[in-house]
Amino acid sequence: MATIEDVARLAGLSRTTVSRVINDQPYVTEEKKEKIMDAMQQLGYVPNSSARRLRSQRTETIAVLLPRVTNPFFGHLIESMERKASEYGYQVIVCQTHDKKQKELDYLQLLKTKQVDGVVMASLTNDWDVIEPYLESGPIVLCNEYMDSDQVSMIHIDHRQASYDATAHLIEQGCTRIAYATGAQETHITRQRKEGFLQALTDFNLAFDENLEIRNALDVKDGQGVFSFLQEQEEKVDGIFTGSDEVAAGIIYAASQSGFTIPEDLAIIGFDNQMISLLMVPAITTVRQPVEEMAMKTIQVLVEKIKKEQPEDEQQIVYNYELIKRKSTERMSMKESASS
Amino acid sequence: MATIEDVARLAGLSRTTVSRVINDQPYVTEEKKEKIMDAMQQLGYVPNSSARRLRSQRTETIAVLLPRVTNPFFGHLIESMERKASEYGYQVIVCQTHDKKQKELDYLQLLKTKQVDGVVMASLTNDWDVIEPYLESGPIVLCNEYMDSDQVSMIHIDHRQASYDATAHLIEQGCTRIAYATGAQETHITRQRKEGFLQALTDFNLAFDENLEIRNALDVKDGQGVFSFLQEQEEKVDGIFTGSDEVAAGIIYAASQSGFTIPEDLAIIGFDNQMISLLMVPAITTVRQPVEEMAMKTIQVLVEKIKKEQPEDEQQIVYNYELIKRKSTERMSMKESASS
DNA sequence: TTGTAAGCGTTATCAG
DNA sequence: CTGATAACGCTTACAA
Repeated sequence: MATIEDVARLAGLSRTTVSRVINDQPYVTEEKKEKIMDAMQQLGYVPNSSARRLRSQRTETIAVLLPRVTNPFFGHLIESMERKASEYGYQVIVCQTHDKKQKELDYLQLLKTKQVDGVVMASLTNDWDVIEPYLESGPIVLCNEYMDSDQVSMIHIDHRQASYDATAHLIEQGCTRIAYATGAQETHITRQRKEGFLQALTDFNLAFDENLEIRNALDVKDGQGVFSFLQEQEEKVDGIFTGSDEVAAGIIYAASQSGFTIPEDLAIIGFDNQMISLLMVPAITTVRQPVEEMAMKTIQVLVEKIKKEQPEDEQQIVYNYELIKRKSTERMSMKESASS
Repeated sequence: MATIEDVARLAGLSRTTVSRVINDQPYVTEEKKEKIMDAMQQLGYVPNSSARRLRSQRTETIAVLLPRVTNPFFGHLIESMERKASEYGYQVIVCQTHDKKQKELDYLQLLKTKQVDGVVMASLTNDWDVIEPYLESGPIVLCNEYMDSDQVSMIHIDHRQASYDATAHLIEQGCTRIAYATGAQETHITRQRKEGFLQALTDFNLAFDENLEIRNALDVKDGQGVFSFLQEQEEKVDGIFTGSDEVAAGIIYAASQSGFTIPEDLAIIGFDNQMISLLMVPAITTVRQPVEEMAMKTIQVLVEKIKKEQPEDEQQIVYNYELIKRKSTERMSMKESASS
C-alpha cells in the first residue's frame, strides 16, 4: 500500500503538502497540486483511515443499538438511519442486543474504545445509572426509548397516550375483557404503554385481569401461541392489545385456522403499521409511528452533538402517532368508523 | 482519556508490560499483572482502538453490502451475519446500495481505505472487472450472488434450477400464459432466474411473451402495480412468477380487491419464503432459501480468509432450496399436491 | 521476565 | 506558499 510518504517522494514534495491536497486545504499552487494528484493516481494512493482516526480522534462512525433487525420496525429504522448517516458521511455499525443487558453494554464499549463517535440506543434494557457513565466517552441519543433524565436527547412518540387511545378504541368497540400482550423485557417504553392501557381500562370502569398479561410476545409464531393461550381461558376474552403487528398477525392466522371470527369473537389491535397489518384478512388496526422522520431526526441530532464542542441542551422530541382503524376491531355490534 | 502511558506510570512499569497484560501475553508475573490491572481500573483505562488498528493493520470490522435492509430477505441475512460476526469478535457495517452502482463502489472504498478487513457482497450490480481491483485491498465474498470468476468465494442456491422448478410447477398447474416479474437491475442472479424460467417454458413447449416481463418490482406496492398491469392485458394471463414474496403479496392484495380469484384466475409464485407468504390468503407458493445457514457460512468463509495469510482456493458453496407449494398455485383444474 | 525504541500513516504547529 | 518535526496510542523486535 502506498502511503502519503510515497506520494510525497514521487511528487518531489513534502508529506505536509500532500496532506493539504488530500484535505482540500488552501495555500497550494495549482502546479504542485497537479503534480501531487498525478502521483496519487500513479500509485493508486488512498489515505489510510486508521491513521486518520488516530490522528484526528474521530471515526465518522455511529453505532445503532437495537433488539433485532428482523423486527420490521427496527428494520425500517436502521434503513433510514443508514441512509441519513451516509449523507452526513458516517458509517453505521449494526448492534443487535437481542434484548440482552450484557450485549447492550458490550456494544456501548464501542464508544469507550473510540470505535464510534456516537451511539443511538433504540434498545434500552439496562438501568440508566449503568448507561450514564458511558456519556463521558461520547454522545448517546435515544430513539423510540424514553429515560427520565435530562442528560440525553430522546426522539419518540407518546407511547402512553398511543396505547391509551388504542385501548379506548377497543373498549368503544364493545370489548370488556381485554388481554395485553407485550414484547421482550420491561423497558421504559413498555411500562409507558402498560400505563396507558391500564388508565384506559380504569377510565372506562373496566378491571384488568393480571392473568391476561402475556410477556415476550415478539413475532408471528409468538402470536400463534398467544391465541392458544386465549382460547384456553375459561372466561371469554373479547379483545387484545398487542405491542406488535407481527404478534397480531400470528393471532389472526391461528384464529382463522380454528374457525374463530375476528373481530366478532376477538378484536385485535397491533402496533407500528407494518405492511402486514394492511395485508392480513382482516386488516389490523394499528398505531403508525413516523419511523423515517424519527430515524432521520435521531441521526441529525446525534451528528450535531458529535460536531459541536460545547454541549447543547438536550432535546426531547415527541412525534405524532396515528391510530389507524381497520377491520380487526370493527365489531358489528357497534357499527363504527372504518378502514383505510 | 487515560492512555497506556498513564497506566504504565501509575503502575511503575513500562508500556510494554502493560500492553502484554492487555493482550493476555505470557511472561508477566502475577504480582505485576495485578498492579497493572489495578492501575487500569483506577484510571478507567480502555485501549484506544484507532491506535490498535493503525499498529496492527486490522480493524475487526466487516462491511456487508446489500440493496436494502427493509427487504426481509436481506433483513434476515444481516441479522444472522451480525450475530455470527459478533461471535468472531467482528463488527458489521451496514451498506445499503439501493441497487446503485456508484453506492456499491463507494462502499467498496471502505476496503481500500482499510476501514474494514473484508467485504460481503449480497448486492452486486457492477461488472466484475470494476470490482476485481478491490480484491487487492482485501477479501470479498459473494452471498446470494454469482460471478463467473475463480477469484472469489460464493455462497448461494441454484437460482436457475429453483426458478425452473417454480415455473414448471406453474405449468403443471395448468398455466399457459405466464408473466415474469423481476426485481431491480439486472444482476447475475436475475439473469440466472430468467434463464431457468425460459428453459422451463421451452421444455414444456410454451412461448414467452416479452411484453409480460415486468421489471423493478420490489415490494408490496409494486405488486399492486403489477396486478393492474396484468389486468390490462387483452389476452388473459393465468400465472405469474415473481422474484419476491412481497410482490406476490401485493398482487394478491390487489386481486382480492378486484374480485379476482387466486389461483383460479391467476396462479402466483413468490420467492424467499418470508412470513408473509404463509400469512396471506391464499398462502403463497414460494422458494425457501436457507438464509441463516448461508449467512453464517458467508461470515465464516470471510473471517477465515481474513485470518489466513496464504490465499486458499476459492469456494463455491451451493445450498439446497425448497419449493414450498401452497394455495396460491393450487388450481382446482388439476387437483395436485398441497399446502404447509 | 521486563524495558527501550522504532515505527504504523496521518495531521497540526510553527518556522521559513 | 512549503516543509521539518512532533505528536496520536499502541505493538513488537530486540536488548538487557
